[in-house]
Amino acid sequence: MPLKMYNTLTRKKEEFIPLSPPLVKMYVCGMTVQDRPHIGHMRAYVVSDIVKRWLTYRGFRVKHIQNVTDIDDKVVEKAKTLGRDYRELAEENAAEFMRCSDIMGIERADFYPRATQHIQEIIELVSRLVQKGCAYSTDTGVYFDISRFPDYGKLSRKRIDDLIKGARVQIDETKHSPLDFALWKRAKEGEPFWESPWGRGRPGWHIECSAMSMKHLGETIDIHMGGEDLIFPHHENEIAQSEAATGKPFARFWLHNGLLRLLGGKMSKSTGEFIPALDVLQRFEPDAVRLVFLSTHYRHPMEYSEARLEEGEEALTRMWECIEMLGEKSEEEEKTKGGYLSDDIANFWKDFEDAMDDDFNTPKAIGGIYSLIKDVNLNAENMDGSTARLYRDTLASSLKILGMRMREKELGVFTPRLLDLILDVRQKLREENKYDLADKIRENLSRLGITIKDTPEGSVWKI
RNA sequence: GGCGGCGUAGCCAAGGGGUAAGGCGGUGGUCUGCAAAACCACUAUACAGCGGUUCAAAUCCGCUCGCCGCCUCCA
Repeated sequence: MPLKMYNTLTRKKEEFIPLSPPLVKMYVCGMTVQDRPHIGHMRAYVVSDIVKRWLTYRGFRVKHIQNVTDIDDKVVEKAKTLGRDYRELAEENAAEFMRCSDIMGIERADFYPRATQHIQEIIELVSRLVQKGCAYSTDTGVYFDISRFPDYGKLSRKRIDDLIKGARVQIDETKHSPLDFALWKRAKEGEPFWESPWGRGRPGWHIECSAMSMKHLGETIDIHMGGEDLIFPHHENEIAQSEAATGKPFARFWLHNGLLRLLGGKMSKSTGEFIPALDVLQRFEPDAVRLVFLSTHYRHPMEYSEARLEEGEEALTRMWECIEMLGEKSEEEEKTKGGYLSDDIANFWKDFEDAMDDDFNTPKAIGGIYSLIKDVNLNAENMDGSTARLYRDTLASSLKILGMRMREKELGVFTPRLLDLILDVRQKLREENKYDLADKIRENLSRLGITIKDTPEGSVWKI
């Protein structure tokens, strides 16, 4: 089964073949850092992480560039409101983003270009558009002339007439069409600026992505990703300005993730209704957050729910415990020639790969993992060591492909011998029917992160 | 108003012409001093509603209702 992905440009699932295999050039629309990263951003970047990991699994070599838009209207505005230097604000939020991204186990991009470090490239691109007659300069800035790009609207499937009719944009009198968008904005008093052929100013919102994508990946790339709220106008405008400048396709596959909703509405920086990613990641196991994200198809909208995050933690624990159980079993001596179930594993991989190849169907792939766990538990009794090892490796690598890690056990102040000692004493208490004390010990250890399980074979501790 | 998407059990969620994956919860059970965990079994005659096409529809078509996104900054 070929690898297929849904391309917003064609509104179809298409077989993915990069321009120059095995290289895949992937540009992920990063954050505009006027505010803290919220949990919705994390969903987007977990999605891009999955795409990258799967492509890598399939033998491609992914060159991944993710921008940081550290200068634009919003950054300037926010810095002004806070009375802070915009650079300081931008770097602070960018740093928090990187921190969250690392906590989520999102693989780092090859490079995170910043708009402020590509002013020269941006100016060159704008000049190119002006020279080609696709852009014009006015008192307020330089604008892209959409009438010079007949394909305008091809990504968002919008008709120019409809856009003009429904326009809620305040009209800048100097623009030829209300839909023309800024490539370069003249600086007002007190605003940050760079020198340019059109006077002191700063880049418009969309141009930095075109300039940085072209600089780091070339004029035509394989995959361009982002949230579905970016389809219009951001990505539409990127296409217009890039293709008008180069005459070549800007990106071959456009992938967009569904948004994370809060109370039925969109989570966004503009409404102020958002949950900072760091808060969530400090309260919930990051891999559980990832598991919950991956339990809904990436193109579907998803409701933020703490109940689901809790469920996710439990589900993840169950996966971990199954793998740990298999790990212990695989150490055992081979006493029986228990069922060697390689067919099961082969079928599991086939289903897993088919699901992932079909537009990254992670919910289906995860469903397969749960089924395999059920199978394992059903057959655990009469499984020999090598079979257990096979299942363990299968489960562990499937989780790894999805970007989830194994549980790290931290004993903290305890040592195994100390815990054994405590359990010994507690066992004495139990034998003397001093259950209140024994229960107290169990309860207190639980608060310290040590779980005691009283099984027929005796008590065991777990972290 | 224009364009697009979605509506599957109490909840979450795959599937998307051939007879409903999976998870959570719930119920019953195994185990247990109790508990927790884990495990086992059961848990949708049915896919928003109404029509149509078909031997066959949750899946295709039409209409209706509801929700959401974009059209303004946003992952």
